[in-house]
Amino acid sequence: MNGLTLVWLRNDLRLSDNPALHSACSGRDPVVAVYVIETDRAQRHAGAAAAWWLGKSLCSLSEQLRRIGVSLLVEEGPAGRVVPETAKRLGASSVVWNRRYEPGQREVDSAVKAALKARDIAATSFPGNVLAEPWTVKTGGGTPFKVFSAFARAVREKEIDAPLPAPRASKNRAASNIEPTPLADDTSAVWTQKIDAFWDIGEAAARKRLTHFLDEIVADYPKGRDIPGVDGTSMLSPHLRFGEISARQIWHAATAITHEKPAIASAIDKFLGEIIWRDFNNHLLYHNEDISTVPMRPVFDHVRWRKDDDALHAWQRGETGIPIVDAGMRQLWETGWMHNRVRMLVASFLVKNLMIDWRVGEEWFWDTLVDADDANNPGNWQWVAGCGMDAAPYFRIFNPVLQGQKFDTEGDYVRQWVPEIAALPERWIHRPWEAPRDVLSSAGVSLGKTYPRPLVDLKASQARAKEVLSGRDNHGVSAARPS
DNA sequence: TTTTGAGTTGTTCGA
DNA sequence: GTCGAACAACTCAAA
Repeated sequence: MNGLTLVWLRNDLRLSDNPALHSACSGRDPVVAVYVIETDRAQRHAGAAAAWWLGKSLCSLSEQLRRIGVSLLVEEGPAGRVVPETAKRLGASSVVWNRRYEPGQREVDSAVKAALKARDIAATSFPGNVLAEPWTVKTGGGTPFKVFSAFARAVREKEIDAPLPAPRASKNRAASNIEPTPLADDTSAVWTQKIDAFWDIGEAAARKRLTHFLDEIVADYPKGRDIPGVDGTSMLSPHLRFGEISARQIWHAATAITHEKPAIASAIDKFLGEIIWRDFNNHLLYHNEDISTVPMRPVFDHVRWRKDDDALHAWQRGETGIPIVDAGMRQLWETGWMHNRVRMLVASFLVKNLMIDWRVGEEWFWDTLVDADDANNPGNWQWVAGCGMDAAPYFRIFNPVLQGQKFDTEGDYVRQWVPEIAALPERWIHRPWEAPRDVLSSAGVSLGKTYPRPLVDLKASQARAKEVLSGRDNHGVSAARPS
């Protein structure tokens, strides 16, 4: 009996620059791919929005794989059991995959490797979707970096692997009698109707977006990326999340443009800095224990976060009465995505103005964002809260009115997502509670009826946060310190 | 070992 | 309107 190579796909739903798939297709054995919907208790399951994306991405991938003679099987269960069983059932002689960096997932992968080897099945892993794997980037002293800028310098000095080509179709690759799992592109659920219209999913769409971004958008990136009412960011995050495109492909495509158009080199460099941030968060994920629940720096141990379900629900629904916060939360709900600057604002508002635990916000984002992943969602929440590595200092508290006026000057973004106040003039669009009565009534706004009054007083809640987060308030360690 | 310069995205206040 | 300082020290990374 001939051997067969099984490719275990995870967050690498693409054909090009897929090291494991490339290796499998370079051999002479037939190739089959498997995606396992992992149900291990210890694993964090994809949130609702991400699960929706995943379903569509798998449909797209299955079709692409079929064209090169590879059947995609979709299984469900604990990977530690399902992968070895599937390999055995198919008579595989070898299983390959691309690495992931979350500590719990690495344990699963090690267990799978051991189980395969115990059955005399070869198991080989390849680099995951990062520019440089976490253990290859170290300080001069051999320790992991803890600040971003030094980490970024080290990554920029490295040679980033060139992307691999997609495997070509080949006659002998298909394994006989192994049909792909039928996948339904189900668009019937009501909640997905809007989000569905918003996205193109899959490898081809990711490549198309990258090209469009590099051709039309990146030149203005340093400024444009901060304006939520403008299409000024790459919007590649969900494609990266599922590996429909690789960080290496982005790196090399962007670097090539730098050579063609030196005038926009610094804009491209700014963008690549964000791609390095993504690597930095994976680096932190690898080196820290469970960053979704454990603060990387224990700076807030003395803080008692507020438990306030009413406030939390208002935040989740986009009914805080702070226009730019509400706009962001509604954009999130309707599209599964939120502009980067607004993410910082809504997160800062939850943690610092409402004094609600960052983990509560992280969970909401996890469930509603199409791009939430194990590294960047918790890493960025910890950054905003101030307990992450190289994080914002406790006194950096965004004022959503000033931020709105600065980055959504004419109020386009607020008007798009909070239509009930769209008729307010520019001057009041970010602070309707201060608008004169006649302005409100002629805009058809009745505070407390058609649009909420602010959930908290910005000035007072900001002062409270400074007090509490600086450790100078009356509860916790500082109060009991002897003189 | 010690020293030194630096550290993603802000706001407010007073001169 | 613009500018620098304060907000808090502390830790990191490299020399």
